[in-house]
Amino acid sequence: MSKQIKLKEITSMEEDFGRWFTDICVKAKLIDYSGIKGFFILRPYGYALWERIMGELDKKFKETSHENVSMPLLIPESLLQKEKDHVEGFAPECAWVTIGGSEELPERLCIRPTSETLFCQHWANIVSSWRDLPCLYNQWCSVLRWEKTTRPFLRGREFLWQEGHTIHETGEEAEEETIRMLNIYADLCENILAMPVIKGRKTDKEKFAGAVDTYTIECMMHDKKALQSGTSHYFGDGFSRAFDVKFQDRENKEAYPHQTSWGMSTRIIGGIIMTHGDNNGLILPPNIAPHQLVIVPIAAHKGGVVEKAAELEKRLKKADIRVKSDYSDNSPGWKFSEWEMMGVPLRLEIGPRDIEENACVLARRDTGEKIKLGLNNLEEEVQKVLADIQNNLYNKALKNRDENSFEANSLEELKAIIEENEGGFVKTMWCGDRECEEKVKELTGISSRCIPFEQENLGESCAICGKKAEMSIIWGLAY
RNA sequence: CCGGGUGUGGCGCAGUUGGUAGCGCGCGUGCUUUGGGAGCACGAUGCCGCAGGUUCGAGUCCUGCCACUCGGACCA
Repeated sequence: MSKQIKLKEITSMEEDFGRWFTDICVKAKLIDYSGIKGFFILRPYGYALWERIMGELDKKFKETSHENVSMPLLIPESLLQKEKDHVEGFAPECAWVTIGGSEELPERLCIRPTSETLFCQHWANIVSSWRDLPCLYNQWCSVLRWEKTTRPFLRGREFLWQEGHTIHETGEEAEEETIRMLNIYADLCENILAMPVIKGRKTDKEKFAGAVDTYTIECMMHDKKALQSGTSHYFGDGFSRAFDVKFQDRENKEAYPHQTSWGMSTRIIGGIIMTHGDNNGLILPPNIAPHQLVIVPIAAHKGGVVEKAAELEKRLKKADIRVKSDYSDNSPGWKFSEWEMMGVPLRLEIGPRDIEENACVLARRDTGEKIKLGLNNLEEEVQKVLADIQNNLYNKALKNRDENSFEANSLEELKAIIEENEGGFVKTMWCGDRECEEKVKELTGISSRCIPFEQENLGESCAICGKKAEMSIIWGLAY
């Protein structure tokens, strides 16, 4: 039908991807800047998005028997230092509280960058028997990491997340838990956020400080860079030993529980933006959109329009569609652009002409297509279109990933592909040596994303050193 | 942390050799409009990022700092 106007307020992603991203964050009213570097304000629309993600995850956590708790904000330095790798990993980006009231504190307190240490300390107090296990805990909170470079959603000094922490009788049980939670993240990404994921294990170089194994889901963004969208860690009994968490097992012997932790943060919102957004703004998959459909009344002053709009709103809400009506006195064109910028999947226009025909106009955010629609089966039709948008967004993202996924048999080839394509995923065989990984990083600037669960045999030798290959691995530029 | 860019009404910007802070949009009120960012009229809004310094006088010159932004390094 009519042409889409170009919104000058948003820098095009071809011109400058970074600016395009921050423009959307601001123009879609997701965030505002606070006065302190790296601290962002989540505005109602941004928070609504996070609330929906929380709702989806929290439901799944509870279905799998997890309980929510709340841990302190502050960690005494001595507690943080009990696990060597962990403190080395986090110390460089800790912020410290040194004064309480007007008194200098006897020991400085770290503002939590993550809460493994607090959970361990607590468990040491309350766990004594195998009957106390497993402990399946989660907390929704914010954490603080003093990052040097900050960007909305992708890297804040303070960010909202959930951190799950569990302890189990056996390593097998803990490993199962680690994978179970990774799968919950993957399901959220694929089914709700329409983001295809690659599941895999991090290399020793890339894994979490103090973990035995770190598992990850990796998504590809519009600019062909990878975003680690959720992680799940298996700790073995290392933390338990360091923090003296012990229990008496079924044979009446002293044992150390095996531990996991897993997290997903508001960073995933950055992922949604960079997976689905376009040059007119945000595009939200219907399954996560705070408003799935916005009703824009046309010539609302004319008789019957407001009443009709209200009637349709009521009908659609009854059918469990999340509807927003815009009765503001902005012009229709202004509203169209505004809600497009905000990424609402569907717009319903209703005006005097439609009322005469017992119809309305539906406009899709993903394709720009306008559909004239009779009102009789409105609810069903809207459901159908929403489902189609959800599918379309997933398929588009998958296509982008497939078109930018490659295989390489040598370091030169790997480098050439990444340079020529300006990003993407490249799969190679790998011997498993850290040296090879570091060599790739040094020579090409790219890092390993993961050792995918879905292993492939692309040859017998490591693409970097030529020695015998042990596994396939995926490389890429990362956020 | 290194390098580039930017800070002036809410937003985008202009501001000459230093001499009374301006424009557009938005905002408020009223009327007319309404199917892709509507029109007219009247009106309100400024620690010129912050702190020092030079000067009779600083948005403008000097020093330091802060924030935003892009790229790089670093990063679980």
